[in-house]
Parts: sequence; structure tokens; C-alpha cells
Amino acid sequence: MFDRSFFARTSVEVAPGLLGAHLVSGEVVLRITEVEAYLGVGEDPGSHSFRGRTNRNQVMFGEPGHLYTYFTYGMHVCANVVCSPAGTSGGVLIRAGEIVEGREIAAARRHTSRTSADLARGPARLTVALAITLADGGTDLASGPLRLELPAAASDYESGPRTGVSGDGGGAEYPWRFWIPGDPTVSPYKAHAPKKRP
DNA sequence: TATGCGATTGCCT
DNA sequence: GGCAATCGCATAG
Repeated sequence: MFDRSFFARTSVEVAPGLLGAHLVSGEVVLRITEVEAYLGVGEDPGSHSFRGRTNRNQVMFGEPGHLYTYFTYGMHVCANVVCSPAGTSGGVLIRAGEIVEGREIAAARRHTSRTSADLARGPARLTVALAITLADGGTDLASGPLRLELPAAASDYESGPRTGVSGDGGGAEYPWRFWIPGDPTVSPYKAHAPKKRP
């Protein structure tokens, strides 16, 4: 099932509802176990859209329920689901999940992972496992080979500070990381490296 | 135009 | 546990 209006709310409201959802990419299906919410213009210093619309983040200002992809650290692609109504911005970063179908295909793409839990544990790892690239940015996740299927029932979840978000006024104080408790595919929490104090 | 760093990962010690 | 890899984006000048 896919309900567009589900995504037309703030990313913090949407994020826990994505736990247990299936992200389908061709033959490979991911069960989402960990996400992070990023809000919009002027609301969230950790968000790519904090300073307004740019060429990179423009899809976050479009129709909710689409895919926002970005390139980082010179080598990695991460995937978000666009939230909040068109004209406003926000997104939910898919941080980790369990491959529930097409495990052999995903493992072939992820030749460095040794265990099945490692296949899609981490935002850049799961895009490799699902073969999601920058070219998939803007895709409508309602239908097609790359799509999102919402869970029938809400999952239990825990929340805490986001990973990789700087602590000094960067929005690390907000508990906008959500995960399914006890799931082995949830990435271990790692606080952002503190900046040097002169 | 120049420069610093990031919503990370994997290899090295 | 520590750090290199690697380049697009945003900010400063």
C-alpha cells in the first residue's frame, strides 16, 4: 500500500511510520529498520534544506513520497523519502534495513560485507545493496520497480540522537533517529566526531 | 574563484 | 580505535 498523504506531514511524524516498510528495488526487497528525520528551511541545522532550495536539494521541495538521493564523502550515495507538502521541504534518511528478498543479488553487489546483517546496515551500504544511484533521485515511490510499501501495522520503535550530525548547534540535540529495538541490522550509534576547540 | 568539510565506509594498527 | 579515500556543495573573499 502507498498513501501519498502519509508523507505530506513533517519528517519527524513520518519517520517512525517507515519502520517495517518495504523498499523494493527490482528483485531486492529491504525491510527498513532504522531511519532519521531531517526537517526543512530554517528548522534543522543538520538538514540539507536548512538554508533553502538549491540545485542539489530541489526534489525535497517537490511532491512527498519521492526519492531524494545525494552524494557525499566523494564516494557514497544515501537515500531519503521526501516528506511534507510540495513547496516545503523535509526528508527521512533510510539508514539501515534487512534484505528480505534477493539476498544473493544484494550480496553480489556488496562484496565487502561478510554477514547478512551487514548487507544493508548503514545508509551508503543499503544504496549499494539495492543498486540505488543518483540517477534514481526524484523517482516517485508509489509504484514501479523502485517503490515503497508501507507496513500494515505500526512498529514498536525507540528514538535517540541522530548519527553523524554535529553537536554544536548542528541539531544533534533532537531525538530524530528512530529504530526497531533489538534488530541486528540497526547500525551501532556513533556520535559525530567533536570539532576541535581552539 | 578558492577552500574546507561532510546525513560514511573499510582497511590499518 | 584511528584515519585515508575522494569530490560536490556551500561559504568566504
